[in-house]
Amino acid sequence: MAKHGKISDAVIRRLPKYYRYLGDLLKNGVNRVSSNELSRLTGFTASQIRQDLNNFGGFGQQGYGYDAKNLREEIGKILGINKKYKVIIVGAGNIGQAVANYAGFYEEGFEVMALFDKNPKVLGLKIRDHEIKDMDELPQFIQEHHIDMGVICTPKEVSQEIADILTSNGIKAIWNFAPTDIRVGNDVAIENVHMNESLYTLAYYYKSKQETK
Amino acid sequence: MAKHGKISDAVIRRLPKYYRYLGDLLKNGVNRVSSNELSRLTGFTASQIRQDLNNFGGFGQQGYGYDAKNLREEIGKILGINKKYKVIIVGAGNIGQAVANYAGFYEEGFEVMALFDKNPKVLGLKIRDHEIKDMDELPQFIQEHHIDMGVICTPKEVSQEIADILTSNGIKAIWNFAPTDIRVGNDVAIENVHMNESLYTLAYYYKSKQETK
DNA sequence: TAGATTGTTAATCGATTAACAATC
DNA sequence: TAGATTGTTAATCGATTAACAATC
Repeated sequence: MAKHGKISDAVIRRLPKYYRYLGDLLKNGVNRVSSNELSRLTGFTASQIRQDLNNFGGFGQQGYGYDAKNLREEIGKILGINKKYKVIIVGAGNIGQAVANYAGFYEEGFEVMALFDKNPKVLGLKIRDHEIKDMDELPQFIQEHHIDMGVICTPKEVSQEIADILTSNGIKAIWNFAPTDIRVGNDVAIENVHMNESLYTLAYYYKSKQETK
Repeated sequence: MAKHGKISDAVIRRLPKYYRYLGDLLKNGVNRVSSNELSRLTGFTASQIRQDLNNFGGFGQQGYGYDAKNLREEIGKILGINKKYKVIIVGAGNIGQAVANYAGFYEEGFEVMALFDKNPKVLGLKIRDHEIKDMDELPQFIQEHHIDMGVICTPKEVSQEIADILTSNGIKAIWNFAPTDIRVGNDVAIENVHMNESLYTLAYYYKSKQETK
């Protein structure tokens, strides 16, 4: 496998889409796929797909195409979703509970270990077998259970503060749902989700289409 | 204002970020901002910010910078979030309820009119003053209330089918949280959120950082 | 073998950055 | 006015697409 140097973010963000469509194909009993067929499914050009994949090595075979199962596994390995991750969720409101209940999450090895909140009313409530714990227990829990990833579902006012607690106790990956840009050190992976921005973008395209009628 | 031709998606997706940071500045009593200061906040280059804004007209003043309040309003207009939108949510599970309860949503003029589900157990339950209605009532409700936007929070198996119902009753904007790519006609704006893909991307960067240690 | 389709290089396109004249 | 900072053009950079030789 070609040892990949600096891969652009755009490439990385296309990989999960390949992964998903390959899963769909396998579910439909399709074992073999060409870049052309993947192009039809994903909407990316066949050329781009081959370029993307060849950043990580030659997974295909000339004259044949790609083995769907093998390609999916390889992409899974590249993305790092062939491993188990121990996850905690901070903020057990609507979004926190939605994440905790989301099944697709578990299927790919992301294991929710606990939820945390500071609202006494929800402490002790159970979400999918997980008792909601008090925020005070956060540092100890992270260290004892070797947590890999923290999901921040708190109000934006405290999100950075929570992130600091998570990282100072050794967490190296943060999935942030608060509508802010959380800042972390260079050794920590951060994904700011920003549903707001997604909605505003939708509003823009909606408006554009209305205007061109 | 320069009548904007074809603006790239990348530009559009930066606008909400400007909008948000301008709001923060105003809240802190800052009325004036330079592209340089916006660069510091957003992480984009000052040059890029000026380019982006000048796609839509000259909102600044040489030697001074931008009036934060005015610029924010102009970006709001460009995005189309200066209007009210009537929204329905289809699928009243965790994600649907989270969206319905999300306050930031209301503040910018997106008004949730109703939630729909087909699970008899949740019918009649109230989420933020909205009774959960039966899916059967969907077409009539959309037409009677002139709904602008539909949020799809159903399982992926039925998401496309729901989208078809929405669009055939006149909805022109769909915000999709099911982990699929919903296909719609050219007159409909669609935003596929894909939290899965966001998570996988995070896994990739987490893994990369671990490896370079 | 002939046909198909990848892997990979080269060409193109578009987006970002740099530079600076305009001007407040 | 002098200083600051935009608006805008030109240069650069990177990403996408096209093309085709390699090869299964």
